[in-house]
Amino acid sequence: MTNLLKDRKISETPFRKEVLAIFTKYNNAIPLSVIEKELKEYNRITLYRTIKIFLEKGIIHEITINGAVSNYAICKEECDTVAHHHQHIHFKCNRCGIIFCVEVDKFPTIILPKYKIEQLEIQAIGLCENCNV
Amino acid sequence: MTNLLKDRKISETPFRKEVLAIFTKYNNAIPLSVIEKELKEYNRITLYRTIKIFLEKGIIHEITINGAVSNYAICKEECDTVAHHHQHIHFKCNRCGIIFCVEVDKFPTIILPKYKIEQLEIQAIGLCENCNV
DNA sequence: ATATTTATTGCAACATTGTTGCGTTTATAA
DNA sequence: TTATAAACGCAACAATGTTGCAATAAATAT
Repeated sequence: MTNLLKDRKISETPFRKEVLAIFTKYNNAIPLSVIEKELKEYNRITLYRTIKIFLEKGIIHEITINGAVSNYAICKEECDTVAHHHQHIHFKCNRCGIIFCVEVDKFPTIILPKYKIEQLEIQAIGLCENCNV
Repeated sequence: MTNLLKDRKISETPFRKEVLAIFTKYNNAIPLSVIEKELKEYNRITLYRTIKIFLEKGIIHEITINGAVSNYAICKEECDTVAHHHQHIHFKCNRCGIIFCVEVDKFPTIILPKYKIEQLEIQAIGLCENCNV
């Protein structure tokens, strides 16, 4: 793992390193409540600010499905300060509730005459690998 | 316009009729703040409860893009108490900020081996008809 | 049409989620 | 090692959403 914090030119603090470690530990998107439980020393405000700067710097991305609580996941693609460039879909399992970022062979293209599409976000809801038995 | 309230077997009250009229007046999705301004007599709690029951009964659907404030729009397709069945995409304009439900010729299909997809929600962000000049 | 039942409304109070100013502490760069 | 800039954490606030309950209005049965 390269140093995401130094790469994005933000200070490397123990708190940020710990949050980052929690993200890398999980293979799926997680809500703030999970981070809270994993943190040794939890501070609500610092966590909000950490999430905010991670989003701005393209370290993580936010996933909100059906207005439920937001989940966050590490950006595996080359995201930066300017924009996110994801080519995966967000999958929410109806049974276990976990949200996954899933790579897809051919990411669909949508053409809307007269509109200009700059970004596409695809959310699928159903049963994940583990629950689809 | 058929009587959505009686169809879904919920009481027809002045408040609900007014909220419904506001939804039909707009051709795009709207946030609570817009409904608030349009209502003659606004009550926060009643509005929350109205939105909640409209969602449950498949009268409206919720759209949340990038974790921003939720918008709501009338369900034009045959949605019911059990599930929503939309075949349109949700488009958010980066310039005017309006969220539209846009019909699309061929709604994409996504195949994820091992996963079972029950619902697909597609969100596009860019420039709408009016702003794409 | 009216009485009875059932659902909705709106208030107060509370719960959750997110933000801001500011003094203190820590990380980075000179 | 010191100076500078950034992050932290507290208090206080702001916004958003929920619940119990009594009053009221709508739907149903008479």
